[in-house]
Amino acid sequence: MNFIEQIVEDDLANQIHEGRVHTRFPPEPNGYLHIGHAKSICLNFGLADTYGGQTNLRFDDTNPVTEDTEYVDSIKADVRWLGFDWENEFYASDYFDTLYAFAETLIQKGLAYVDDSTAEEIAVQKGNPSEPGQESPYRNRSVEENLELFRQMRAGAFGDGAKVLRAKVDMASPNMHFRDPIIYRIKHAHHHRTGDAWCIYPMYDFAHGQSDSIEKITHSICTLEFIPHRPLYDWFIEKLAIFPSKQYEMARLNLTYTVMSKRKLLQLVHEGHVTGWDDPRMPTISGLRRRGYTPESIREFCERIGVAKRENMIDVGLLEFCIREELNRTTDRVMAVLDENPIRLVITNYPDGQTETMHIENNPEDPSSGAREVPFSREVYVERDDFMEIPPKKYFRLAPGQMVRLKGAYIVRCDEVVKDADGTVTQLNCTYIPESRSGSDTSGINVKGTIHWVSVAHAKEAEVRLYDRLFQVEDPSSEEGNFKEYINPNSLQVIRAKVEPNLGQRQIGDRVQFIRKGYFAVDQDSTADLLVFNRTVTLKDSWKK
RNA sequence: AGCCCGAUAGUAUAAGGGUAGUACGACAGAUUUUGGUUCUGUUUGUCUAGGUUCGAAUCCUGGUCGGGCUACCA
Repeated sequence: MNFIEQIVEDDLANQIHEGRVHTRFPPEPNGYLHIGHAKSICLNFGLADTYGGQTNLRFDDTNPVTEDTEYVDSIKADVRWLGFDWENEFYASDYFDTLYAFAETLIQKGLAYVDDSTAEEIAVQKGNPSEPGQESPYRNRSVEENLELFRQMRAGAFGDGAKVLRAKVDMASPNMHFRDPIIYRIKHAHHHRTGDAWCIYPMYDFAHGQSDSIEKITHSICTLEFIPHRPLYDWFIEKLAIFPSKQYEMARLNLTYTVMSKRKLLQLVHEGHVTGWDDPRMPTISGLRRRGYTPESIREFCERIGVAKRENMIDVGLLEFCIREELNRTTDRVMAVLDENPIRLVITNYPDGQTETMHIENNPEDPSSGAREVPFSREVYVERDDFMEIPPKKYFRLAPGQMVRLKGAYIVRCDEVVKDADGTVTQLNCTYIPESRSGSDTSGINVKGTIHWVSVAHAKEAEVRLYDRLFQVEDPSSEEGNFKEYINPNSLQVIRAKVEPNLGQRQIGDRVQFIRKGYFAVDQDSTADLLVFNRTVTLKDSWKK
C-alpha cells in the first residue's frame, strides 16, 4: 500500500466525506500526455476503482495563450487508450463565472485588491525568501474602489498587464506564495472554449483548488513542486468557506535516458529532433503507442514503480521488462532477416527449384496460437551477425565447418565461404542433413545453435525502424549545458529487411516477435507495397563474446 | 540565508515500536529447435550522532546530503 492509499483508507475509516472518494486528473491542454502523466492517471483512476469512487477528467485551461483543442483531443484519446473512463469531463473554464464571483467575494471581505504595479515592481515587492517583502502602494484601496476597478478589468477597460488582482495575505511570510499572490491577470486572448468572453483569467492558485472544491474532490493529488502552494490552496478554501478538498503531493516520475518536461518535449518536436509528439522515441503516450507499447504494459509499469514522496529516477529497463513480459505471452513469432544485404545461404545438396512448407509454431508460450506455414527452399537469407569466419570459443552460429539448425527446418553445415572482390562474405555454401527435418528429426545430431532465415524466393521486403534511447546520458536535464547536446545521434536506424511472406496479412498496430531480434509493431506509415515495422524493444541478450 | 520536502541493496518500493521483505538489474547453474521464455541459487541496504524504549528503519533532537520555493506558467 502506498502512502496515498494509506491516507484514503484512514479517511474512509474516519468517515471523512461519508466514505466518499473522488479524484481528478487535471491536465493542462498545452501538450501531449507522457508516461509521467500515466503514473498520475493510473493513481487517480486506480484509487477511485479500488475504493469505489469516481474520477473526473478536468482540463486546467486557465491560460488561453498556450492551450489548444488539439491537445484536449489527444489527451482524451490517450486516457481512453490507457483504459480509463472518466466520470465527468470538466474544464476550469466552465467555472470562470464562479471563480469571478469568488474573486469579488474576496474583495468584499477585504482580502483582495487591484494592483497597478508592473510585473517588475511586484517582483521587487516580493523580496526574497530570507527577507520580508514590501507592501504594494495600492494594497489599501477601499473595497468599493477595488470592486469598481476589478469590474472595469473584466469589462476590458485596461490593456494586458495594466492591472492585476492580488490576494491580500502576508508580505512577510516565509512562504513566497503567501506574499500577496496574483490571482487574476488581464489577457486579451482568445480562449479555445470561452472564445472572447473574457479578458481576465484566473491564475493556477485561484483556479485549481476552487475547481477541486466545486467538484467536491476529496483527494487532490499533484506533484511535489506544489507543496508550497498547499497553504494557499487551503487559505482560499477557508476564506471562501467552500468544500474542503485536500491536496496531497507525490514525486513525479523520471525515466533514465529521456526527458519528461512538456517544455523540453515541445522543443524536441518544434525543433525537429523527432518527427512529432508521436515519434516512437518520445516518452509520450502517443509515442509509446506507436512504438508498440500496450496499455496493459504501461499500467503494469505504473503499478511497479510505486508512489512515494522521494525523488526518483526509474530505470527505463523496467518499462522494457513490462512490455517484454506481455509481448512474450501474446505475440506470434515470425522470422525476419534484418540486414540491408544479408548473407545468402545456399544448400548445395538440396534440389534446385524445390519448395517445402514448414509448419512452425506461432508462440511456444501459447499453444492455442497454432502454427503457420513457412516456405523453405534451396536458398535462404540469414543474418550477417549469424556467421563468423573466425569464431570465438562459444559461438554457436555459423562458421566454416560448423553446424546450426535453421529454425523449424533442417540442420545445415557450412562448407564454403564465398566473398566478393572487397572480401565481404556474400554467400555460404552448405549441405543439409535430410533426416534432421524439424519435427521428424532422426539424425541424432545435436546442435547448439538455431538461427532464423527467410527463403530467398519467397521473401518480402519490409522497412524496419530500429530505435534506441533518445539521449546518451541517464539524466540529460542534470548535465552541464543544454539537454539537447546529449541527444543520441543514433536513436533511429532505418533499414530494409527480408521477412516471411505471410507477414503481408498484418495490419497497422499489429505486434510480432521477430525471432531472436525483438518485438516489432506495424507502423502507420505502412503501405500496400511496403510494410514498415517499429522495433518496440529488443529481446534480452545474455550472449557476451 | 529563511521556509518547506525527502533520505531503506545498483534502481525503485514495503515493513504503522518486535525476524529488514518484494520487484527490476547483476552474477552463477538447469532446461530450451529463439544465446528468448521458464526454473533454481547468489549478491548487495536502513545517511550520521545522540536520546526515549526491554526492543527503533519506524518516535524525539542535532548534523550531513539531495530537492523545492522568490512566473501576470501550470
